[in-house]
Amino acid sequence: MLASKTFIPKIKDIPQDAEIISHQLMLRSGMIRKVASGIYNWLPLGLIVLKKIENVVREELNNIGAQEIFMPMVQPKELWDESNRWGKFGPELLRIKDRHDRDFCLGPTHEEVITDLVKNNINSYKSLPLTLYQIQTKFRDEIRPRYGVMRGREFLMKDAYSFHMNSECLNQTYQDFRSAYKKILERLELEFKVVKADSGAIGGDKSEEFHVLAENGEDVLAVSDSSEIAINSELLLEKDQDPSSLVGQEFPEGGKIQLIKGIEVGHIFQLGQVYSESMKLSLQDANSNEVNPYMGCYGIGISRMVAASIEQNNDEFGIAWPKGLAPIQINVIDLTDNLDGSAIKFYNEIEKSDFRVMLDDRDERFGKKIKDSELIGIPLNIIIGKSLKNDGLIEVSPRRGTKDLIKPEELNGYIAKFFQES
RNA sequence: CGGGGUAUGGCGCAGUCUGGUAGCGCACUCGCUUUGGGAGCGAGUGGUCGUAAGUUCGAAUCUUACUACCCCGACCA
Repeated sequence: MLASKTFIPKIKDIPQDAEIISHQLMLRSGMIRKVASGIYNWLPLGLIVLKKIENVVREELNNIGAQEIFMPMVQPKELWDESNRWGKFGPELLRIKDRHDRDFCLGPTHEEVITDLVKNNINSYKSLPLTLYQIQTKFRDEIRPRYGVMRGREFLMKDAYSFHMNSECLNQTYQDFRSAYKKILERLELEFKVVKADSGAIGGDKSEEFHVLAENGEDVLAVSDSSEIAINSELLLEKDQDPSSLVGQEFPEGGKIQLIKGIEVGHIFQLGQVYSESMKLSLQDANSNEVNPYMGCYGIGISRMVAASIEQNNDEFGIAWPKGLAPIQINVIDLTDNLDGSAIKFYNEIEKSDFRVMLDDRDERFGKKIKDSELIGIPLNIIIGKSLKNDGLIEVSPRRGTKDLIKPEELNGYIAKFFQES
């Protein structure tokens, strides 16, 4: 990609509307633009990151045998009547009418649609267990959208649903998801905690949340030095009790309670038979007994994860992406006015690799080019300028780390090594 | 929904108290000079001051209503 042609509108001043660092940086680096409260355009840079996360999630879910589908965003009221949630859901369920005055809603989640899908198309227990997922835009008319895409009304979510003939089988798949989620978060280089949680409005028995640790997190987690597991402080608190009152108390699994803040990016539930019962999904088992299948549901906030990653990876200069997640990995900064075509030559050479590379061919000075690069968080800058002209050397300048001068023929080796180290 | 705040060119702001017909920085366009850490000089483009009504000879400024957006709380990936 050429910097002069790519749509990356940057903002120098801190946008007045943005409170937290990830929101500010996503606006400033040209990743997103607001359309309405909690509703955003994703521009090229933001979209690349979104897609990268999406693909990591997709790979790990495919690895545990989940199959990808795509369900509609607009859902008919009838399905929500079956599960009795049309009345239960509050105003965050955005209701709309079609031209025939029939009721629909914008899907905030898809238990109804998928249960209906499975009910109509699975006829035998021999087809279970079955796990389906989608990566799709959700709409929840949040009481108060905030922090940019961290809590948008429209957001990208991976939601998966599993169906089983018994709770043991459900538990097995639940554990598969649990480890898949850990792998996903590790691959995305996020520092996180698995957290015991309240299963909330979606309903069901057992649930755990995955929290990315960040100062600006909206959730307060109780942790202990002697346990891997954290607990959402909500679970430990009486009504109107302040979380800080928990500090120093006994942690349920030993040790003393400490508090940290987290951003909930994933949630896995064992729903049990709630939806299969209400929506009358049933199959005969091997003994000809009618059984309402056990269900699990598993969400990951893809768009929220973009913001969460930035919360963990930024400094005074801008975003400092992990090498794998950076929308642009290598930036070739041309300071030669392209007099000899050398920058384009290096750029073309790198472009043959799997790394996403940009050539900053704009008619700008070094200062602006490097500041922009630092703002959008490109891990590696390759500077073609006076060192090449004078000494035949090119400068490699990592976003974090020390600069170096290398010979042109060493470049490919340097890049390979640079991106191997984590 | 309760509490707090904001709305003036693309962005950040001043002007509002004390009414007199809109300004600054950045960005953008053109020219010349610059050229390794957000360049300098000069010349320009761009705003019916969130919307509507009212007061007044005259409203960005005063009054009323409305709308949008942000922050704190309850909801959630």
